[in-house]
Amino acid sequence: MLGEATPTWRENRREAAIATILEAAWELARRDGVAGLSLSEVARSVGMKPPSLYSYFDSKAALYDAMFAQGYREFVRRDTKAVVPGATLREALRQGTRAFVEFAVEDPARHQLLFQRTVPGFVPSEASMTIANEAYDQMRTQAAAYGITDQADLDLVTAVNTGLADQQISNDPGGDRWLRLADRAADMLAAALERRPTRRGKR
Amino acid sequence: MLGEATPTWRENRREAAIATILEAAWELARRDGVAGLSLSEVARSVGMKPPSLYSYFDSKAALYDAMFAQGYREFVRRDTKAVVPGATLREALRQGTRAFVEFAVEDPARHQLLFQRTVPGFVPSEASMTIANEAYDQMRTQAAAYGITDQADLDLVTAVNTGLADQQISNDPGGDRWLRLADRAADMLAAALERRPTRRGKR
DNA sequence: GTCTATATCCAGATAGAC
DNA sequence: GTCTATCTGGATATAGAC
Repeated sequence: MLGEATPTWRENRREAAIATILEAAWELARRDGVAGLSLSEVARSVGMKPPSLYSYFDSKAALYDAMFAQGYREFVRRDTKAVVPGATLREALRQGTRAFVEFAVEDPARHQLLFQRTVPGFVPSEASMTIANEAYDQMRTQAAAYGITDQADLDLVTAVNTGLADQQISNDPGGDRWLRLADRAADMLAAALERRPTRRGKR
Repeated sequence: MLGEATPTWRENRREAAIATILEAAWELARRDGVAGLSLSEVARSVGMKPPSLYSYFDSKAALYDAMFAQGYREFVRRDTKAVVPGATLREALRQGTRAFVEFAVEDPARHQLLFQRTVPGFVPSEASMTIANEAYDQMRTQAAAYGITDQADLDLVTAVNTGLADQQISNDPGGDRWLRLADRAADMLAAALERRPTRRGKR
């Protein structure tokens, strides 16, 4: 009874090991680029021999997938708190845009894995895509609270957000050249969205 | 006299071979991802043995660099014709934005190599960066013709353009979900830039 | 779960004959 | 410029002992 509901000591150990491995994988991804990640090096960096990793991840793809899922869980967690309750549309957009760009700047490798399709053979599993979709649904729900329901409106917002993030990471790594445009970009979006008041029926 | 000014037969052959190799490299990059490109496979796909490639490119980095330079030359060529003379700011932004996203959609691998920093070890040479800067200068000159000279204004434009392109490539490859937002995004930019009339002195 | 040993494969790159 | 042969080094992954 007790061993089933609460995690056993052994399960805890295992989770801790997985967390350690993932942390090491992120560190190497940040150093060498996501696409340059090597299973063997991850293993060595946590003091394991490469074959031992296979007790935790069945393949390199599985490791990528775990990183993807972990990244999106963190993103959801963060995004939940990004927009303070009672904010106007303009404020909400400012907060959301800034949060998104900051999340990207904080870990460009993560941004690359989650939001760009750049790792050669990697396709997220269905389970991981469920988490990613959760993140998107969350944003859609937030937008709906402001009467923003058109797909095109949402797409415009995501385009501006990723544009700021990508430019910041690609062309001014470590700086804030695009990050500091976040508020202005958000205001621009707000103006564009307010010009199109709430309409229903047009998906 | 004649052999120096005009390319010799031998030089022409060499240029043709290089062009063939580059074309093969692009094709494989489109298939496997830019980061997944293999020198050996490029060689084999043009009917050469891998070592023979080294008569044309000193290293894998050199091949990437040649692709990068070629891509930017094509971009400059294209961008020159994107905006028709006499266009208003709004029209110019529409044309420029659309051209940029179409260029990206046309060859996502190229977009990735030129505009995202995603290939593990690759850093463009100075010579190639000169070409890339030429592309940027060209855009800046075009913008200046409309009184747009603030760095922040230009950065806002590039952010929106790359945002549309990146989202299109990453989340709707082969479709037009973001491409069709180009005009609206451009109008949004135009409104934002017109709200800030020409000012001098603020870099 | 961890190891050693190994299988398999491929990469980028160089030496040197033709 | 092209080839064969080779160096060197790394990767992912599996088998099987402990």
